[in-house]
Amino acid sequence: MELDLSLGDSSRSCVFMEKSHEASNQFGFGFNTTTLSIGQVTTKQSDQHQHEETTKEKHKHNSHLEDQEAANEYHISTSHKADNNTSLLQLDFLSHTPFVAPINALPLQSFPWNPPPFENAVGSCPRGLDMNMLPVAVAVAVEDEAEEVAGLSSSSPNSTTSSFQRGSSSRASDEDESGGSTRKKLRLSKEQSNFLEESFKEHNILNPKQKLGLAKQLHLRPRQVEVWFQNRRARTKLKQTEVDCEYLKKCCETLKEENRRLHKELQELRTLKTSNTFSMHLPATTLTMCPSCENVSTNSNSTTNNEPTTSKFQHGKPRF
DNA sequence: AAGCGGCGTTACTTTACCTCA
DNA sequence: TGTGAGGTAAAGTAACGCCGC
Repeated sequence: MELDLSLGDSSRSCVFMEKSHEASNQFGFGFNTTTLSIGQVTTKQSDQHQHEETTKEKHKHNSHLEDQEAANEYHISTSHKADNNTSLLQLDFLSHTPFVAPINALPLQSFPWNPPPFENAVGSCPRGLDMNMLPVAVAVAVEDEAEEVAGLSSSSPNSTTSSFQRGSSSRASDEDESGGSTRKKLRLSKEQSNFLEESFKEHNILNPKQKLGLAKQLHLRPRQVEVWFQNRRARTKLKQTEVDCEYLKKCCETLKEENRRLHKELQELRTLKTSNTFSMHLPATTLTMCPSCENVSTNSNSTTNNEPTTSKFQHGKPRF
């Protein structure tokens, strides 16, 4: 298994060959994937809708029409990825979320939880509608109607915000009686989050059709799905950076230790070399030769004790 | 020019922890 | 001493606005 680490551009990823495996085990990363890099996803979206709208706001307010159109075309598939999306990996760094059924095990046309009837949704929200629980077409219709009542222009950049002020999560709306002008952030349900998570594993960038299809299935607005994927990509990138940083730190420590070890080894080799060099320059008089067999031997005392052999001649007593 | 993704930021929610009556 | 309420910091995340491609 190779550990492919990259910071951003996967085309320039560096591969830690031999040590990566043991490193990942040694450092307890515990990845189940074969690569760590987040691929630089190239998306051309050849099948992208040619929207006639000229602004995002117009796009938002026509989203319900696109929802209808996409409903017949969108399918979530586990057998093949989106056409032009290339992804080196699907890493789930947020593994704290419990695993749910694979996406292909879920019904395609209906989200696996029953959205309450419209009346119930209204009834559960004293101050407004739970946008999570409303069918998208109804939600958008209510949104538009409310904006008309409120006198908001359709091109208002706060149109999305205003809808969320009305359509906060049930938990928040139950408690919020103040009706302040600040935006209200809805909380996606566990089921919605899990479903989006599974979709993200399939393709971390959506084309418009996929976006609309997901939005319809989850009873969210396309903009919400889009934002969720943007945030999810950001989280993935952040986690990846943290993991990379941690791994590089470990690598740095390992290399430092290796460097220290090599320095020590080098020092020992130098010492040894100095010692050998010295013995190579021993005076010839320290060598003894057996006259009969002509075997040459050195003086054992001088070699074993590293004692300068010249001292043996200080007494003027050659060994012969 | 429009659309979209990345990025930084804001606003809000949730959770854990602490203090105090 | 145990407990519940209230405050607060930190973490998580939905949403926004800007910019570049």
